[in-house]
Amino acid sequence: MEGEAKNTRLLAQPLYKRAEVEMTNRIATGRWPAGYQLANEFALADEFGVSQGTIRKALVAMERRGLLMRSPGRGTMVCKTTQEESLFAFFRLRNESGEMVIPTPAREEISSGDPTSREIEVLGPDCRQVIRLNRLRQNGGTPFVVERMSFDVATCDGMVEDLPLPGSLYPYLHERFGLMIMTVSESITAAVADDDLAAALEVETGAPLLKVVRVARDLSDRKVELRDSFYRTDFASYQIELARS
Amino acid sequence: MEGEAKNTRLLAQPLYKRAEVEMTNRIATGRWPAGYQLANEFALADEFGVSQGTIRKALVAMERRGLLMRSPGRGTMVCKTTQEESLFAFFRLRNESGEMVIPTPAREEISSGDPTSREIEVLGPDCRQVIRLNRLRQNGGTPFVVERMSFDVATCDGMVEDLPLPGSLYPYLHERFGLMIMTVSESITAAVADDDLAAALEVETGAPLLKVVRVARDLSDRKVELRDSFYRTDFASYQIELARS
DNA sequence: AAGTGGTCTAGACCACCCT
DNA sequence: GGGTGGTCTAGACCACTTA
Repeated sequence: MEGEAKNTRLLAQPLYKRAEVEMTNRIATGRWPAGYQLANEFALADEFGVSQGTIRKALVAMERRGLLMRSPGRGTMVCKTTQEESLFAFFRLRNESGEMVIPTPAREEISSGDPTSREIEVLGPDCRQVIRLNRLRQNGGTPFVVERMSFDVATCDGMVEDLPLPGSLYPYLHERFGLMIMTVSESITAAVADDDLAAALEVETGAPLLKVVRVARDLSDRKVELRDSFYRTDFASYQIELARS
Repeated sequence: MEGEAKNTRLLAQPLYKRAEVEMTNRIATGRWPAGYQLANEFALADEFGVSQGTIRKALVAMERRGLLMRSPGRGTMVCKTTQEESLFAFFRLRNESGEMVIPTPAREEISSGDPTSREIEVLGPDCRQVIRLNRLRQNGGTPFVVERMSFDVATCDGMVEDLPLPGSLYPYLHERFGLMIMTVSESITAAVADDDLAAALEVETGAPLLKVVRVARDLSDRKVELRDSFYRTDFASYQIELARS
């Protein structure tokens, strides 16, 4: 810790940040799979050559990010993202009582092709070919949302052969391609149903729909998914909590 | 710190939490106004009878909540919520480039009356009378959003005489009534413009609008505002970032 | 030059969980 | 009873800001 730390401390991230990045990578790469029980704070501190207080600062930050679960007596574990939790991690639609609306997959089509200029803008100029996934989901037998997703074929080559894809896509992306979705940006507008959407969602042409454009980013903040979703909002709404600042 | 702490520690909040609550109150009551320079960590620790590390934990948490600004050499200050910042703290509408859309007030009407059952449901059963504020805001001369707000007259008695109200309502609520809005819950659906909305927003009847129902809560988590907003989304959209978990 | 917060360490006691 | 994280303390060095 002596000279080495002093030299690098000026140039690089603080020690707790470096520990956080390294431990995050171990989760992302599967070396620490979901449910994995971490060594205790002193052992980790020893491994990283820092003190227990420093490693704790990294662990607490990762707990706040939702990557770890900590509790006295039991220790620290990697969050087990069940299928359900993961499906709904970014799913903001709730009914009037605030209960989650469960969308079950109904139809899906997958194809690949040349990227549009919009897809290149999001997925990056290196994108040579895209995979497009179209899905219809329903709730209790009623069509609910049409989703149109685009991925760079370079990041998830082989997806077209994996049909039918699982209902929750993000755990699949993680296990199959090592893509761990960490943040999504959503842009919400009001739209009217065109003939295609009206037919799929079983509403009248011109009916109001919620249009949600999503850009999803992975652990290294690379944009990996572009998704347009069209929701009926006659029995559910997009709900969000905003805190000051 | 000796016996006293040992006795209370089992019954009450941790010391850093109690310090955080007390300091938050000082900000809410105006004893520590915006821009106020706090004493340094050792002085605060002394005042609260805890160590510097404990007071720091409270300060860092408050910084994360957006109440304080800290920087080495300069010290810790209460965030100065400028008119602009505060107006936009919960304002999620952005144009295609991600730039804030500035809504300027155009028309406003205020009235009071008996609460509806919906208003009672949100503002609480003790609500005897409500103040209703209707506003039209525009962007660059184009009507942009209709806002219909309800408050319990008990929490902001006298608002009806304060016309014209300032463009950013939340700093006004803080200074005038000590109401500090900390969190808002928003529920977003697609709607179509009825004749009234169409006339106000200068769109055709039946045009798609974003309907945002907001419930705003103060520092003590009391629901103090119910607001229905109807946005045109032809030149802006509701944008939000979601992080994992 | 003096003072601040940012980082890091070391060590203590506690409540909680498991066996 | 042994081990874990939660809390709290005390003290150190650093970079940064301000004067």
